[in-house]
Amino acid sequence: MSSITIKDVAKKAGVSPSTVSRVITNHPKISPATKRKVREAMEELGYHPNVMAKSLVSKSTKTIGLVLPHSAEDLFTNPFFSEVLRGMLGYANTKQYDVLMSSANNQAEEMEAVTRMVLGGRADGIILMEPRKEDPIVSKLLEYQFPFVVLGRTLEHRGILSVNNDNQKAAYDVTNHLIDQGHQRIGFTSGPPDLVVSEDRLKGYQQALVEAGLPFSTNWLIRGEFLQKSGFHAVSMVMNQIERPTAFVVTDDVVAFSLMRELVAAGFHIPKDVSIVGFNNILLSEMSNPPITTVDIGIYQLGFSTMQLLIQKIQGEEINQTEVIVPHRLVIRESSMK
Amino acid sequence: MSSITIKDVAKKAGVSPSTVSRVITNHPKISPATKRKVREAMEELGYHPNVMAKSLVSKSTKTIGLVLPHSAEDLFTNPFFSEVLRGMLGYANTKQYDVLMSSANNQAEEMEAVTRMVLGGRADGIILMEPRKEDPIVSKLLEYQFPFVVLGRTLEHRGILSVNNDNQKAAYDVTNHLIDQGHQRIGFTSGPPDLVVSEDRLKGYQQALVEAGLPFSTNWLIRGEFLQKSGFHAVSMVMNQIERPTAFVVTDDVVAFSLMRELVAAGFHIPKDVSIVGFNNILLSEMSNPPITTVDIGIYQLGFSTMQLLIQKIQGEEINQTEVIVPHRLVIRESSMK
DNA sequence: CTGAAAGCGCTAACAG
DNA sequence: CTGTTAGCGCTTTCAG
Repeated sequence: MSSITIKDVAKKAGVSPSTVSRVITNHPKISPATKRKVREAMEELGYHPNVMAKSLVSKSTKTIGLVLPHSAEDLFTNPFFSEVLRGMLGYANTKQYDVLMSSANNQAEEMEAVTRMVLGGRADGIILMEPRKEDPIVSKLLEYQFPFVVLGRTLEHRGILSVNNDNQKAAYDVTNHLIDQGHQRIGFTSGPPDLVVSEDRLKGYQQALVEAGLPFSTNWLIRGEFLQKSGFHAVSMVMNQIERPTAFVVTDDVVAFSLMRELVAAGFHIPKDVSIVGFNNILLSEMSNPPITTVDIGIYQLGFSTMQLLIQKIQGEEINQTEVIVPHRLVIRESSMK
Repeated sequence: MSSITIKDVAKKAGVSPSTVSRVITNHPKISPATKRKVREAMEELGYHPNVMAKSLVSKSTKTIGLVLPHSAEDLFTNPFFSEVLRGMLGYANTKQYDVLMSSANNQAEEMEAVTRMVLGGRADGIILMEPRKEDPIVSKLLEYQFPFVVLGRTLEHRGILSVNNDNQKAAYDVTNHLIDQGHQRIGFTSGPPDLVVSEDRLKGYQQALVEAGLPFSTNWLIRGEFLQKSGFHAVSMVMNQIERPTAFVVTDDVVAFSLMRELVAAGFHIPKDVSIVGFNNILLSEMSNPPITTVDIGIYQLGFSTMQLLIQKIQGEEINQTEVIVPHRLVIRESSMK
């Protein structure tokens, strides 16, 4: 790995190392003549600055750390992740930032990874995905006063930078869509209970029911994990009731798809017997049969905005909005149209 | 960002900086007593080594660069990517390596990203995904003698490290499965033409036909991109022939899913009228209706092995196999069972 | 406008 | 076993 340093260039160009450095950093007061000379020397020698050395002195790495939740397996199987990552990289690329990912197997490793990035000076800022309700990493980052943005929402800390959907409103909207279709008994399939997003969506759903004067029953709740594990069981428990739901709000398209399958297997027709609405608008929801009504939460935009907010923060730009809300949009398809 | 350096620790522990360094690197000849003292000092001060400084002198970054093809959009929409990434991170994590991703919008940026990682000393090794048939990046990396592993296969260079499936055999196997089912006219839906994998699978498919004495016709070929863009048109062109295929080998589950949809929309029943087999065994293929017969190519394993091979190479371990082949496995489902 | 010198935080001989 | 010294490659005062 060629180790052409700034010194080599200096020698070749007949100037001092500091002058070469000035050329690199585009220092204003440098004569065009030497600038050219140095540039030529760099070109000929195939010089490339050593990023580590530069970072060491400048304290800036041009790198964003991405902290994946330690139970990342779920995350990865969901197309949500790819798409949000694509959004992040999309923006980072425009600002010449790279993204450093480190995975962990448990909470301790996760914390260690963060510490390495922060105290180790490996990243200029950090993106936290899907923080838990009371995430120790958030506290730590605040303590260190390290730039970070949360993708999602945390509860306790006010004023931290975050990018999110209005999940409560989104759930409210989609539930109202079902109500508009004449449904009176609407079930709900939840996501992981320790995530704030799950709670927000549940609230929105309940709010819509309350406002419409419709009943809410825990008998119509299906826990997402339960459905994934033992679909048949989960579905039959809910659907064998006399007062069973005629529609479901499902907090994730992948889960909605599973639920639909189970319902069909149990002899229900979608949407004639049961309507389904999901969240995320992934490819699957569009391609499934019937196509699934869903809330498009702007996944790419979510990633893009998160990166943007973080880089703005790092570069000391003024931030007029600590909490960015990416708009959602109802995508109505067959699964909810009787 | 607390800047507790090795010096601070040294002072606190009443030793010299080098001794602290020795404790960190677990130098053998160090007395248990001072070791303990230093450890305590580190603990109390909350010391964490500066990764940049360490890298600068040790020439090792504990980072693997992941170069995404500049047309990464396709890649990201395919669950393949997440899963392979998960495999990579899975192994990297066990060896305390992080993964640095940089995206690019065009070939020039792509090359620049690589250069930055290599000459800039940002990574110890590089993983190349889906290299083109004659990828200039491969040449460059070879020129620099920089450790890298190709996920997939390149044509020209012999002896470079790579992890791959036996795609030809896989296509051969799955085609034979269709032949065993009695199909005489078997169509093929291809992937991006400039990827080696596409070519390999086409070859395997043709080989199976030839060996079985079955006809091969370009009239039964559908180009994947074409299908994605104008599905109806693509399908009707092939299916309006009198001698139309009764089965299709499709080089990707996502595409297989689309094809199936189009066929159904055109009035064909799967698998009664037309059988479908795909590649990758993603969630979609299992959940679709009917479930799609597919080749499980061990995506996670692909990512895992790639990372493993690269890290072995970097750490100077002996490599007994420059070309790792991850086994594939036929997963037979309804879409190919009349 | 440019050079010399100091130092970022760490490791690695070389002496003790 | 441990301290001293000299850099890794770069930026950045401080003098010219």
